[in-house]
Amino acid sequence: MAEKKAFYITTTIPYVNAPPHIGFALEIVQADILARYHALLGEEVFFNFGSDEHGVKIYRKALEEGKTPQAYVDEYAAKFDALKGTLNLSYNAFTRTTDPHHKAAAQEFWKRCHVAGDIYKKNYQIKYCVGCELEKTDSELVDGKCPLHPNLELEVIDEENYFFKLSKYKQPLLDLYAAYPELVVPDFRFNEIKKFIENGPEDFSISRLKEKMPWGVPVPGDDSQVMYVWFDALVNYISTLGWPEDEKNFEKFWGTKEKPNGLQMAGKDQIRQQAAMWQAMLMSADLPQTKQIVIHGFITSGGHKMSKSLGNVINPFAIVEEYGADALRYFLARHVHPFEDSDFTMERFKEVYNADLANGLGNVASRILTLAQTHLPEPVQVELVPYPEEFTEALNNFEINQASEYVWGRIHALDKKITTTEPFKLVKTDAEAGKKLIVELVKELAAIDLLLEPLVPETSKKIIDAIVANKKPETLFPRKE
RNA sequence: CGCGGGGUGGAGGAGUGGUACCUCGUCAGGCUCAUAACCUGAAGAUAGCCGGUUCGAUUCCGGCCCCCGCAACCA
Repeated sequence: MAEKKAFYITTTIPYVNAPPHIGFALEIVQADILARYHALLGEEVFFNFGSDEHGVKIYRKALEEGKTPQAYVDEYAAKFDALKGTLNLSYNAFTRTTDPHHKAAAQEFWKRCHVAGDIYKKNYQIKYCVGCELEKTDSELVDGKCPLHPNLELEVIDEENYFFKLSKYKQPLLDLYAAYPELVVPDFRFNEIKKFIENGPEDFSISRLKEKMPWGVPVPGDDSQVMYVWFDALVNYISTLGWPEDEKNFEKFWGTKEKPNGLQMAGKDQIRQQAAMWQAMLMSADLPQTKQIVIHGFITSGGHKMSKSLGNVINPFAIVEEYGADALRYFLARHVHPFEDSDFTMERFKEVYNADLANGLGNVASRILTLAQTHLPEPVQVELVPYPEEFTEALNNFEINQASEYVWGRIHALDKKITTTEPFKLVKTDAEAGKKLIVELVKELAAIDLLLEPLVPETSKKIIDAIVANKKPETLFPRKE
């Protein structure tokens, strides 16, 4: 028997200094839909999620709240892992960067980059605004001062840090981009990173002085430094597979140099880290590249980026509480563009919920199963039908909205079929023909249900259970006024 | 000339080198199996503006105007 095809997918791992918001939900739901889809195709799926738990911001926040950093990240990691239940996710690994195995993997990764000659120490100057208690880059400054505290002089702090030779990888990265024209999806994001690299990337700092900021993975061979959070966090994509010890699992899912197999989902603010830094790091450590990086857009609310100060932050937990996980999953799948920014308002959400879920899917299931329960003596034998090309093609291109649109097109067609063929009349005049027609309708509902499974797994299960029991289900999506 | 995204009927959104699609809303019919639901039809868009390529542009190219990200929280 041929071995199952291995499918690896990972999201970026969220930084745990704030509760999960709708943006995380988007990325993880997209990933979950793809993971479930590939599992249904019969592939062996490894789906990674996790939490990024080191760094100065977390360190300070923990101290502010009077907690140890570990207690602080434990609390937040649990909140993110709770998304699994809330959104009905199928990930099989939750990688915490404070996990001992992950830390050891990050250190091994560091050593390999070091052996490759890509890590060096140099003096690093940072400008520090005491008013903000933050480092400031030149691009943030206005007239050489912090725009928020123009009356304060910036402090210049000299620190010796380790650097990664990203500059060395300019040509190798450009070669990589040329060799793998589908490395980054969509194209316009790929162009963005190509241009960035063509302009000559600079080496970046990958460590911090421990004395100043102890909350990080210790740098191998130097007690005075800890890794900069980015370096350690990126390694999670492979530490989750048991790298470096479990070579077999690693190769199976992350692939080989000849045939990379890792699929990464990331937001548009992550292009540099994922498509440049991480790829260069993999080259340096002599490991296979990522096969593909899918960059999604942001969710805006009322036309603006969500922010606490604007008060337009959408809380995914509250939505699930009121409408259920599938309702949110559906919205994110169908009404959020897979690559571009999309707007999310509660008004819009409710409108879509009523139109597509209550009046659409929920109602049509109700219509058909009522007919079946009333007129058919026994459950319809449903058969598995292969996924139609229109659906698979969309999902293979990560166009989850198109795939969903296709499914809802079938739902509308089914409503139409009931109205035009009038089975409810036919059973009265010709019982046999009427029953035959109802069986047909149930079969089409079952076929649609199969397509619904990756998108709205809970609803899909309710419908198939109802078909098997030949019983009208409880109201799937009650109308909301 | 810092980088990138966008401007599609009243509203919100897809899509595309060749009759412009969907949802909501409006108007008029139909149906009764269904979650005051569903089906049909109608009104409503000179596709931001101006040029170019083309037999043909909403779609490709150039210019202009406007909106939104690119500091923090943060995908």
